[in-house]
Amino acid sequence: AGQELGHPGGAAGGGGSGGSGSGGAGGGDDLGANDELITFQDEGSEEQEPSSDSASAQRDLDEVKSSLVNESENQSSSSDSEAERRPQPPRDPFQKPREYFAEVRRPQDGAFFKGPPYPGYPFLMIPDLSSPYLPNGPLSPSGARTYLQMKWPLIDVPSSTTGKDTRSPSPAHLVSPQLPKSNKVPVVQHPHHMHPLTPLITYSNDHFSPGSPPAHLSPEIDPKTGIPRPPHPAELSPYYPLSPGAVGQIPHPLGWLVPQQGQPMYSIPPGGFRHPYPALAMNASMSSLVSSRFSPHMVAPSHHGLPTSGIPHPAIVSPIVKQEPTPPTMSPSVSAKSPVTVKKEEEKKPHVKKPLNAFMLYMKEMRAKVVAECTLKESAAINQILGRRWHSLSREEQAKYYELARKERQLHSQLYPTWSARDNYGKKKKRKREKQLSQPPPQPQPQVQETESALTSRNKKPCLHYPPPEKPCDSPASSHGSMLDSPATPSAALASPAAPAATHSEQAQPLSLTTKPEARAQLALHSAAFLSAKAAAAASSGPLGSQPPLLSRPLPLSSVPTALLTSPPSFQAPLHTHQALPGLQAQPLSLVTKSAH
DNA sequence: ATTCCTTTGAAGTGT
DNA sequence: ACACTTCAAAGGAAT
Repeated sequence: AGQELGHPGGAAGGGGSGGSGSGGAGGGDDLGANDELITFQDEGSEEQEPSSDSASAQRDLDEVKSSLVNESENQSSSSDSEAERRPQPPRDPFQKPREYFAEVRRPQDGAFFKGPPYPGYPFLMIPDLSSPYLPNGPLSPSGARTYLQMKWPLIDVPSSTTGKDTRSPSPAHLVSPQLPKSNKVPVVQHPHHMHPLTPLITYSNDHFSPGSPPAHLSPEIDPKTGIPRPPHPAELSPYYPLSPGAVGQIPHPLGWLVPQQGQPMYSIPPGGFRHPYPALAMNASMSSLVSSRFSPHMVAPSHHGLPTSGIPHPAIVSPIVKQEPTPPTMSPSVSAKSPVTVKKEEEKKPHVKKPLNAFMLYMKEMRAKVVAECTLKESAAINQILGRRWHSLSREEQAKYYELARKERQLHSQLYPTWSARDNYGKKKKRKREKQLSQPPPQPQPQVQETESALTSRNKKPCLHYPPPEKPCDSPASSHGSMLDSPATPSAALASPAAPAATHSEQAQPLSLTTKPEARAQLALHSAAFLSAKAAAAASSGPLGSQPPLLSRPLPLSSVPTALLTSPPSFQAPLHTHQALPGLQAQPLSLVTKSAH
């Protein structure tokens, strides 16, 4: 049952590790079959998949145990090897196992961005069937949620180096031979053939005809030639779907997440599919992405920048639907546009939501799991757990989400070139004000604050209460030392080739950890240890900083030597290294506040 | 029926 | 440049 929690393939490869056994296994069904695979390596003990009952049971036990165990203990216990490593200065303490691979891969790094660093990337679980962005999108809380292990076949195209990446989730056939390595994403070539993932990806929308192949998939799109499109923004990563050749075929990154209900994600209403974004000359893929996530009923107004076609971006929410009432005419901004559209726009300007950030994506993906594992239902509590888990994720793991988020932003920006976060300002009620005001801003004593925060606000359950339950959930693994999530780093590094930050990122990252008041309270105990650990980390990282960011980034499995993949033991060893930092569990990490920066 | 709560990150605003 | 705000998701709880 446990399957290879730790298995490299499973985690890193997302099972896709194709090359290796697991990958192969998963390969067949990789599409969704194994939930277990979804689990992150690091989390190993931490998250065992809920999927299997027996497994879950054990997991629970483990979790309980772990919960019982002190974090400190965890540190030591969990990571024997890592403990040893810890001392090793040379490497970034935070460096995770994967990083280990990173070194390996380093040589090739040129491909760094190209290769899909995260083969498993999309193990996204798609909780809700409907488009994520849709407010309506009912996500069936309970059972409905299934986690799909998505692979990132499209994106994955290994860059040159990686043929091995092979874990390639994507079946060979899927990949277009023609697309050698270019960043191009392998795409499904036959319209008729559903992408293997397709079924899984199915769209929840009833509106869409299930079977119909995506228009964009149509042959017309020549992988090589592709539909003439304007060059994608420089910022787009090479593997971004938009890439000329492959573009059309690549689904939105998040699109993969699309729900499982039976309908193919690509299916698009016959008429519905146009290139919504003329300006962008959106390629089929793009549109498909977009379409996939939207509920048919949503109509995008034609603005410039806004999708004219009927295919709404998930981000678009009709005001009506949306909770926040938006005055229909509210936006004077609407400039002259097509007459018809103008009216509609004015009447109801679509609410374009902000693209989800990495953490949000993570939350969406993991929430169900956490909920399943824990008895807690309150989102606030769940979110706390998720926040902790987030910190406990290895960089690579986080990197997946950062990259996803980055892509999401890119897509969003393309879809809504004119959209600005500012557009949504004021649409929600401002509430924090009071709270913030009430709370002394920066750094009140942690403990005090905790009390304060916990007690104040509405008597809401003090977070403190949550922890207990949560422990089971988060527990153990948390220790992966990955805590250093610095968003910046991964994202920056990954995201933009240009990403400057790479160097500083590492250092910064560790510091970057943010804490919330409550968290602080909880963490207070650990603070000392944490700080020390952190310091150590910083120290270690600093020197090493030389290679840092990139290395720190998630490694494409491809880069990883097959041997490692195949041999769990060896692979795992590195993994354990994560934990190297003893006090660094998620909580401890959280101790650091932004202000710290 | 709304708003709060909670999380992190991105992006906006203000100084 | 930096600090601070707002919003994104989610859903129970409080109002």
